[in-house]
Amino acid sequence: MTEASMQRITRQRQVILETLRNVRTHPTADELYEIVRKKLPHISLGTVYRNLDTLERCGMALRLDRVGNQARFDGDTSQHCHIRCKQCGRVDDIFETHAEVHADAVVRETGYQVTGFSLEFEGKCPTCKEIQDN
Amino acid sequence: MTEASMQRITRQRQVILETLRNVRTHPTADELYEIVRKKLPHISLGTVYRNLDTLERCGMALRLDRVGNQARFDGDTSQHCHIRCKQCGRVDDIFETHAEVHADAVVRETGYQVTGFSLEFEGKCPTCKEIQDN
DNA sequence: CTACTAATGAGAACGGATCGCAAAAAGGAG
DNA sequence: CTCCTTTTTGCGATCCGTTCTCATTAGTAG
Repeated sequence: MTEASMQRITRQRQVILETLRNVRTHPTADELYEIVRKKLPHISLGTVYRNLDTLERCGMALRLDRVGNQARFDGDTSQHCHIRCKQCGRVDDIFETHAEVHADAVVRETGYQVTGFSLEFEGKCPTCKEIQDN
Repeated sequence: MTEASMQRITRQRQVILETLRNVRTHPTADELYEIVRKKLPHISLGTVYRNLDTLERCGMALRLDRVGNQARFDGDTSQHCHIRCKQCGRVDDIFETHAEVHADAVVRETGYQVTGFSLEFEGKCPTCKEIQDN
């Protein structure tokens, strides 16, 4: 399902997608809800969740599954990976390729039909690093 | 904290660790609870959760955080990665190295202090593949 | 316009995980 | 062994992110 083939383009859906695309913080559903509420004060959290699901199924958003205990979302569906701060939960993008992955060899080892992989780095973000150093 | 330095070695803790080590399915907390209950019928789910936390903090078990919507646990703490079936949630081990990751380059790009990474493959397991083919 | 269907808002419900607390167990000292 | 201290357990309550229900509203085709 693509943007054009989505059944209805409601104001809520539009604002949610725009907001997600204009933010670089990989927000959780409720963080996004707080931002969207500034434009649509009467929107409900359930609508945000539903639209994030829809957008994900349409390939227009990514769910960063269980980065911590809450799902985070990414409006940038281009190929890139993430680094997460173990201390504050912040998630940043990594666009350069710092790994070569050989999926074909995984097929041979496991017998799975391999459809993809995710590479996620973890560490301490610049901010948390500085706080601890002082 | 290591096995020896753990404050108390209770029967519950012992059985939980043994069970986790003897199983190759990367069980969820409640799956492990069901297995452990066969030996200790009066154990509570809370105790399983608490001990999994303790074992993780001692470096004797791993919490597979991003695998589906429920945490799974692995008693094998040696370096390896996982492949998850998108259809049934099954998780298998991958011991061969099928990727070269350059963490130092990530440090330069992000400014993070990188402490690790996780590489997870996803696809369709042999069983689900066969079911769908028939 | 009308008719039909999808989407929304509000709140209830669900489920995994955690917490509080009294009772039990583990371990040390004597 | 007993006594004492500290940790752990079992149980139930609670938390909180997410999903569901359902009456109402909005989008779209004709």
